[in-house]
Amino acid sequence: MLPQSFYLRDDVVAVSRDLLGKVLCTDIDGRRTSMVITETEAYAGVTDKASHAYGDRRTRRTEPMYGPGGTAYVYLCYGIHHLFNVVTNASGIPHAILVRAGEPYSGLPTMLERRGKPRADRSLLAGPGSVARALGITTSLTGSSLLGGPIRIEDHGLRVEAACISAGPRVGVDYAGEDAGRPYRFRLESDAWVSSALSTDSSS
DNA sequence: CGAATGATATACT
DNA sequence: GTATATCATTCGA
Repeated sequence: MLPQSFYLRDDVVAVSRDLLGKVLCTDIDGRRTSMVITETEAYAGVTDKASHAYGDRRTRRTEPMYGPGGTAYVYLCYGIHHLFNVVTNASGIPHAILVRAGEPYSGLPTMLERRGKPRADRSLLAGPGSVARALGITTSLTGSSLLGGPIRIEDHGLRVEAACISAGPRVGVDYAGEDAGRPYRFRLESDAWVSSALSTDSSS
């Protein structure tokens, strides 16, 4: 599995890019599931207006983000969706990476069962809420370590070419001013298993 | 395109 | 301590 030094780097965007192609494994409910990470989004804490930690807002909720790199930050959004984030950087710096999409790697039947799907389709692991649900990740796992806990990230030797990585600004960050142009989102272009919810802005 | 859904943050008594 | 607005989304019409 990835060493803690992988997460402790101070460039959350670089870590975010490096997470592509890594395998996210969970041992939950006595069953093991895993997927290849195909889409991530960096949240540069204090700098990012979309982050819960923007403006250095430290609360009980965001506490895991202030922990050391290699910590899981899971949070319930819209009352239904569990969003899984990887905390990076040293303690006290609330950087995190949201895993937005993945490709099934192992434990497919379990993932299908959790998602209530008869067979795999693109939507199985497309979107942060779907990813967490398929892997069985819930908010009870927030603050747990990625270095030996029920959630782990491993390097299975999958090589990702830089040319296959699409980096772009996140959607809906017009208000972020100079931060709007920052490539916070990364995904594997050549992969069919990326999130389809890329068109957040519906200005037609 | 619009509703669902519940914990958290913030403000107020 | 109680109340209301907010939300890094998803699914169904």
